[in-house]
Amino acid sequence: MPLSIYNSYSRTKELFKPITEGHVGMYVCGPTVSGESHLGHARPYISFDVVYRYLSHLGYKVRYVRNITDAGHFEEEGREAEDKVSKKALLEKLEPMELVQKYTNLFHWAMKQFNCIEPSIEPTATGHIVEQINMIEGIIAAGYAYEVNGSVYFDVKKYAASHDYGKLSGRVIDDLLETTRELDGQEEKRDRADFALWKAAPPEHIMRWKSPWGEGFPGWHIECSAMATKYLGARFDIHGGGMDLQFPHHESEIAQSTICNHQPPVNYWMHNNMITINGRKMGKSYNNVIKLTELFSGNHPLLTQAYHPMTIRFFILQSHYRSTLDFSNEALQASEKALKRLWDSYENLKKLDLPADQAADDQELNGRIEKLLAELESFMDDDFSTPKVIANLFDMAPVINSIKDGLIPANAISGQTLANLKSSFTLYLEDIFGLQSPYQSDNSLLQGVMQLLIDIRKESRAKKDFATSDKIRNQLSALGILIKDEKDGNMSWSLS
RNA sequence: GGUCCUUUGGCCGAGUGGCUAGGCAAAGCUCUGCAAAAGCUUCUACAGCGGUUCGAGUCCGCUAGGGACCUCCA
Repeated sequence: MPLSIYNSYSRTKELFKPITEGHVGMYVCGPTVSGESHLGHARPYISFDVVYRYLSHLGYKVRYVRNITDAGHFEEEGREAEDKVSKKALLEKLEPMELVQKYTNLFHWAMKQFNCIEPSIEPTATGHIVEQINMIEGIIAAGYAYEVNGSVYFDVKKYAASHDYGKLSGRVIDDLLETTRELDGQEEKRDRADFALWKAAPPEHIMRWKSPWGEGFPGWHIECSAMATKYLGARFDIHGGGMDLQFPHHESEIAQSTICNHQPPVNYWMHNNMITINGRKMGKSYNNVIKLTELFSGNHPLLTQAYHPMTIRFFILQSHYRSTLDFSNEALQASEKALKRLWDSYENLKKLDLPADQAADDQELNGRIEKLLAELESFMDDDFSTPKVIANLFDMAPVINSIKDGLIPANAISGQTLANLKSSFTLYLEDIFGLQSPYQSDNSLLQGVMQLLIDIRKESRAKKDFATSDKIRNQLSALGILIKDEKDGNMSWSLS
């Protein structure tokens, strides 16, 4: 079954066909490392991590490029031009690159917590100043940019005359141009819709580079165009990012790259929707962000507890990437429990065993399982419908648990089906969804201690000394360690 | 103001016009020394109004609520 992807550019699902057979070039807008990442930022990186993993599973060799924006951006016209990064650096009395390094490290740490695979290339904006300058020169040479007082702007009106500016973001160019006339005459830009490719740096600006137009720094949009072109070519397969980047960022990227490279840069535009909180987008300007470090530690007024990175990953995958997802403690707690139940079932599954040539005793059940398994790939092929995959896995969990508890005889399903179950659960949970055990990592010392306590408890129960057995269980429970009595007289434990 | 999206059971959240999404919570039962876990069962919703259709949560229109983008923003 072929993969189809919802293309923001055409606003329809399209069959995915890579430019180069067997290969996929994917660019995803990365973080601006002038501050800590929050929950909202986690969504694209987790969503596209799954896209990356799934494309790889399909056999594609994927080059995944995700940038680090470490140059900061100037504020919009009408206000003093200032570099976000250097401004904060001054306040914190840090070297700009020191600050950038700190938040880059923190970002990488968070990605590791989420078990996101590192991109193939993670280019930085500051490391590609030359490429950006070259690209700007190309745009000027083509006649689509102009220089004013050491700054360079893209001529949107001229571009729009012969190109479809606004198509990606559903913008009407005339509306964009119309607002121009309301502006005061002090603008350097010819038109309000124009955007900066290069900004002259005021004297106090710390980050600055020499350019043909004087000392300055690159505009925001040009870095992605320059780096994507360098590593993925003039035209590549997939460009991803948050919906809020559609305009002006991605729209501008299309314009710049199209002029410079004489063709539209991207075949499939993918945009993830926002994470909301009380129905509102989580964002700095709304003052409602929960940083990832706060989420992991529970240290935030809106949080009633800490959340495991895998809980958050699962929470995000339980909804479709193009839907808004509302944060709440209740929703996250529901995800936490759900993930644990599914993971427990997966652990149970791994312990089941049947001869490979075992025939199925219950054809109906066996057929149902096979059908649920077969659907998994078609769900993913349908624009990465992770919630449906999860729903099917949950449909199989009771069967697995019942076999494990002996409520359903193991040979109800065939050896082949059991093997398929095992490989599918591993494939989807671990390889494609990138999930890991939601329990705290066990260490061997604790393992040994727990085995001792379990042995003692088993002995006391054998002697009907329930006072002792209950004491062990209750005291451990108070410490956050749960002991479960299994049907066969064994005990298992987990950290709550 | 412009453009666009959205409104699903107690909560979260899938839904390609025709059959039970799924999860969490709740209730009952089974299992169990007790508990937890697990299993089984129950809870059948689609903002309102009108229209298209043999048939609509799913298409169209209107009304109401919510939101996003238009400025940095995942």
